[in-house]
Amino acid sequence: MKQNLFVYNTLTHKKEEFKPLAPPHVGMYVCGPTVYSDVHMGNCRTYISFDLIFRYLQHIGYQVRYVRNVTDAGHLEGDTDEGEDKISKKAKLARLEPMEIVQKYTVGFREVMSTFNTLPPSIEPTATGHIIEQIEMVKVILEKGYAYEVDGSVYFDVEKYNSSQDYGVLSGRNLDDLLTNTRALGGQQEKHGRLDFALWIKAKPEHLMKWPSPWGLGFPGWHLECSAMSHKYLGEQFDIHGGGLDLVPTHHTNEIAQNVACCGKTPARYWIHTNMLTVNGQKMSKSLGNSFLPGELFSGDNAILNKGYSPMMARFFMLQAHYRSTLDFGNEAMDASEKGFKRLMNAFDLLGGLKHSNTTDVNIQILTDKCYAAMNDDFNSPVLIAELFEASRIINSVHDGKLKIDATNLEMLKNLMNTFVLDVLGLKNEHTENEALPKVLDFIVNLRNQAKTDRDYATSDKIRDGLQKVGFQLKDSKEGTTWSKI
RNA sequence: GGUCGGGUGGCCGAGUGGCUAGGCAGAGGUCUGCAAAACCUUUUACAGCGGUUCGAAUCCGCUCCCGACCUCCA
Repeated sequence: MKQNLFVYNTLTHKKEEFKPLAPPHVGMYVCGPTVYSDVHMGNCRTYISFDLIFRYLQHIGYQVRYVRNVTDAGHLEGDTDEGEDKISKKAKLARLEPMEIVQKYTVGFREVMSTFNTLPPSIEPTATGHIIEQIEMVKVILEKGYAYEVDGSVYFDVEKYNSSQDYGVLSGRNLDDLLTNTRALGGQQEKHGRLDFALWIKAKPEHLMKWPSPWGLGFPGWHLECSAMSHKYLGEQFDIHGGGLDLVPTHHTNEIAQNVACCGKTPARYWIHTNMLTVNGQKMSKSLGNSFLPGELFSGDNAILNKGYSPMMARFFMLQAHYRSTLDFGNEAMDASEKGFKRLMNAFDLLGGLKHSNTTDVNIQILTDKCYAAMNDDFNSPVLIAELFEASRIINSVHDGKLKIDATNLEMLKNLMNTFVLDVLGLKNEHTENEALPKVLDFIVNLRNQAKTDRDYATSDKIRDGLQKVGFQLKDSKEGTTWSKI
């Protein structure tokens, strides 16, 4: 299936038609988590956004190699030679092996992502598993003259690079502005230029994570792993590189510089950046203390939250905003979204029981075209969801006997809902883990219907109220009684 | 301070020159033993001030406010 997909490219600051280098193959690299602590909901938003992109690319027929790294080597806390490896620091405090911490949070991350129904990437390479590749890349950059060694550390020479390349191409900033506005930090005496960044860092004796290299014992710089691993698994140039918007000015800017210095090519042709999740208008971040964890969202066990919300509901909430817009978290907004989500999924449940007519009042082809148009316009999931609410309205009306649909259109409607709700948006119904439950409920509903037929409303209301209390809502209609989980 | 991005109805959130976004909430109605759900109808907008245009939420200018980045950050 071929679609004319347009994506917003940070590199060119405009929407462009997506044309892969080697169709039907697509290479996509997304900067993954640093596994020294739990991911919060803001982090999750990014990976859910890229899951939507991954799913849609696959749906329209691309074979995607989706690479998302796991940063387990730790990053410096500051751009100084006094910085400390975050993972090592925590390990020493907790008297744990660094890889023990890495394991704990990697497993936790994957569990959370699975709970949100994100598909696993094709490859999840780790930084510690690619030290050799990183060292090789440092060697090449040194050979090409874009780096220099000082006492066991290797730095990237930004000003030299900028003399022949545009260092600020991604962020839109020029070097003079950057030089003017960069604060003078302590401990930078080793660097030739204040914008220079480390490719390889000499390890102090107390460092736990360190590896031998041509420059002595040390560990890779902050940005190198992504350059080395995208290069290894996707080639010198690939289609999509993504990450959070906050990675643009430093991490991705430096990544491009490293790859260009090494290979002479801008690594990715399309740079996709997802916007931040905010709380009361401010970016969610650990340091501001306004972040909460997925588990806290599910349980409601956080001062910010009035109640808990299910994983699918949270996913739906996020997809109701476009990935390039900030999304403000609020209990009121979540409640509104939750009701909408239930409405959508209830309509989805009714789909299987719909009966077709010989005539049709609806044209599902037009609606289908609108859904594709929404997604083709830079993965516009909120507009897609608006169209799916139109589909829900049709489903409910057909169910109520207020609209007619013929067999062809009913088939298209089923296909539309399955495709976009399940495959593309990655939503799923959360009720009925137990297969026997629907049968039991149907049995009880039949008992109640008998009571209703007998005009024994005391009993029928008792059954309805009782089920309401344990979380199931009954809905009477001409077609019969249906139930849904509250 | 510098750079960039925003300010849409009660809340969230689409929309870049003319055509109802959508969800939730509110109002009225249909249906129903009652209720819920569903369906139908419907109120409240484009920060402010100018300008361009036959026509602007949408383009331009100024003002005010907010945020992001500049330091690890999805």
